[in-house]
Amino acid sequence: MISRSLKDCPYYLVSRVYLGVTSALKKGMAVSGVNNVKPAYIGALFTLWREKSLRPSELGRRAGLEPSSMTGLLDRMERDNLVKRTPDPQDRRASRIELTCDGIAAEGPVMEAVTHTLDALFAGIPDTDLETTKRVLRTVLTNCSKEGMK
Amino acid sequence: MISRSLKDCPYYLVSRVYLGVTSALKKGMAVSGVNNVKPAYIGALFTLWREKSLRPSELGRRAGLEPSSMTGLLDRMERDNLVKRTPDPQDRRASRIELTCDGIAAEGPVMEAVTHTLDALFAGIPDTDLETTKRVLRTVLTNCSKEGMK
DNA sequence: TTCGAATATTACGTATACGAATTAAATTGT
DNA sequence: ACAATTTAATTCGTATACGTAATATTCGAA
Repeated sequence: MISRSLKDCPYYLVSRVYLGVTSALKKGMAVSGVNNVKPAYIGALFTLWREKSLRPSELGRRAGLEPSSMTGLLDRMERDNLVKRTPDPQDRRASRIELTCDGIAAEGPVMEAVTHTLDALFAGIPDTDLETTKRVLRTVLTNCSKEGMK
Repeated sequence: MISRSLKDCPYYLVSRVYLGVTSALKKGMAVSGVNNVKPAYIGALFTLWREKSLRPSELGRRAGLEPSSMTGLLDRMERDNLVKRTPDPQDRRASRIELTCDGIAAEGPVMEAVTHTLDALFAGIPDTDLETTKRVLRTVLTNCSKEGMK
C-alpha cells in the first residue's frame, strides 16, 4: 500500500490533494476579490446559505467537524464579519449562528470563485472516473468510522 | 462540483479522508505500541530508511513539504528521539538529518502498523477502482501546480 | 425538589502546514 | 577580490483540526 514510491501511496496523494486544493481555493478567492472568506469557512457558509440559524454543534455535524473545532472556526468567521452568535432563548447552554449581511452577500462571489477553482482543478477528468473516485473515498470514510478505527 | 450535498463534493471527501486516515494511523500506531511516531513523521521516516543522511530541504522535496514546514517537523522528530541534526561539513548553511537508533528500530513496527491500518481502510475496494482514484488524484495534483493555481 | 447524568459550548494544549521575512553562508559576475 | 545574488535553514504569525478537561445548563429519576 505504501510500497514503492510515495506517489503510489493513496494517503500521500490524498494529503497533497487536500493541501493543494485548499491553497488553490485560497488563491482563487483572493483573485475574485473575496478577502474575508478562508477555505475552512466554505462548508459552514454553504450550510448557512440554506438553513439560517443553526447551533454550532449542528453546523459541525453537517461539515464533519468536532464541536471543539467549531469554536475556533466560528471565532474567526465572527471576527471576519460573516456570522454572529446569538444566545438561544430556549436553551441557555446553546447559541445560534446566523449570517451577517456580509455573510449573506458573500454567497455569489464565493460560489463563483469556488466553482471556477474546482472546475479548473478537476478539468480533464472523465465523469466516470470522478464518480469512481468519490465512491472510493466514501468507502474509505465509512471504513474510518468502523469500530477500532476511530 | 460543490452542488447538491457536501458528500458529493470531492473536496469535502478528500478533506475528510485525509483527516480520517490520519486519525486512524495515529490510533493504529498506538495500538501497535509505537508511541513516538506521529502520522506526519511517516513520509520522512520512509525516505530516511532507504537514504540515510539527507538535508531538510531535500527531505521536504520528497514528501512535498515546504522547507519552513520541515523545521517544526524535524524539531518534533528530534524531540521524539527519531532523528538527529548534524552540521554539514561541506556547507555550513546546511545540516544533515540522520536516523537515531530509535529511528532505525522503528522501521519494522511502523511499517507493520501503517500497512495494517491502510489495508483495513482500503479493504473491499477493487484494484482497478483504486488505480483510477490514484490517477485522478495525480491529475488534480498536476492541475494544482499549473500557473495561476499555486 | 433536589441530586446526578446528559448535553452545549468553550478553554487549553498539541499537531500540522503555509507564507513572508530573516540570517548566514556560498556562489557568481565583473 | 568583492559586491550582488542565490541558497539553506529558521523564525514568526496564522489557519486548521483534534482530544481532554472545564463550565454551564438542562433533564430525569428518586
